[in-house]
Amino acid sequence: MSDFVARKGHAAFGTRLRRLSERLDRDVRELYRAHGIDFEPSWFPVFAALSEMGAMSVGELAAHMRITHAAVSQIRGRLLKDGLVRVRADASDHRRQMLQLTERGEALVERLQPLWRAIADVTEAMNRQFSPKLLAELSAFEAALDQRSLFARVNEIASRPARTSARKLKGKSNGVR
Amino acid sequence: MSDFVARKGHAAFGTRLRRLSERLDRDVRELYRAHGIDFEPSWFPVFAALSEMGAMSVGELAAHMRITHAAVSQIRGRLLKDGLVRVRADASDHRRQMLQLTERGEALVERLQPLWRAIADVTEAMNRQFSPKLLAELSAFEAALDQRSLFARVNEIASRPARTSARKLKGKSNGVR
DNA sequence: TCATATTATGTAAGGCCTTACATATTGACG
DNA sequence: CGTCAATATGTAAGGCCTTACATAATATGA
Repeated sequence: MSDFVARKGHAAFGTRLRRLSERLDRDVRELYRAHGIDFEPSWFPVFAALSEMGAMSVGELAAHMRITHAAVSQIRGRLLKDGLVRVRADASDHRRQMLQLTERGEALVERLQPLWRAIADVTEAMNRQFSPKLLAELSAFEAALDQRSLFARVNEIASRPARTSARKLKGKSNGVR
Repeated sequence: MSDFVARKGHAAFGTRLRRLSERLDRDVRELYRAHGIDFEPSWFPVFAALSEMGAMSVGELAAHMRITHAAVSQIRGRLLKDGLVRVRADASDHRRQMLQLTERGEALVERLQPLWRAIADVTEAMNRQFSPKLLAELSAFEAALDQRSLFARVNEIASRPARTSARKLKGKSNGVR
């Protein structure tokens, strides 16, 4: 059975990226489980950021990770429930709460460290051997989208132009996210 | 605000891929909307396959797309509800139903064709200019994982070996998916 | 200092998948 | 030919995000 998505090439580029990212997430989750560690792949950037950069608000985490505050807020809820992070009131702004790892959270980081290192080492070795430019080109592609979104680029050449307000188009063409 | 995930490099490779795939899906969904077409990004491979290769069962679609039958089954439910595909009994195997595009489904493909072409053209142009090896290296990376999974590779070097049954490890190391 | 815009967050709903489980057929073979 | 493993699918639950909406607190400016 040939790989239809791969055969579609550039037309299914996004589908392709999603498929690989989910495959990696799956194996990483399986690694945590195999090592008896209760941890989800999506928590990694949160733990790494809090561990390396100290206490931070939901919004700051979202900005560092380049995902929405909603996603971070959901992870926060789960980590609070599990007692892995704790909130500290921000005296200067009562809308925010600084998140920081608890003792248990810090201990978990220590336990995860070797596994994270192993995953990074394997990924680096694989990329070096099979796809030496992948990571750099991923950055280049993202940077290009920062300059001009896919939406804007496609609309420029699509036969039937979008019927969207100028305001919306403008935001789409160079939003900073 | 620097990009923490990008800075993490190989350690956050999967997160990086997911982020880009969702960004692309988002813009593509927005393009459909802007062109007044009620269509979801995940339907693309299904429509393309049924349109190019004719009627197919849920399992066959899943195999071609390299995702689980569960995912295809969910898309099927939605497309049936929307009257975009129809089922035809498979006389030789009553467990299966062949899926095929309805008139409306075919008409939708015709309407989508130019947009799909534009998206593919833009993606190809961007890749040519900013990331000429990306697609090929993505294939190479996937092929490497087919030979030996990330799970197996990491377990080989991880300090505390996984406490998993041999049967499971074997499946993980070279499952064909 | 008060009304208003902006900012920080939480949360519901839904898109995109997966795993796990349940059911209905088929197919293999003793 | 009846029993049992294998196969094809549907579906619930849940992980990973997003958009849209609601609320509370802060910043702004007349």
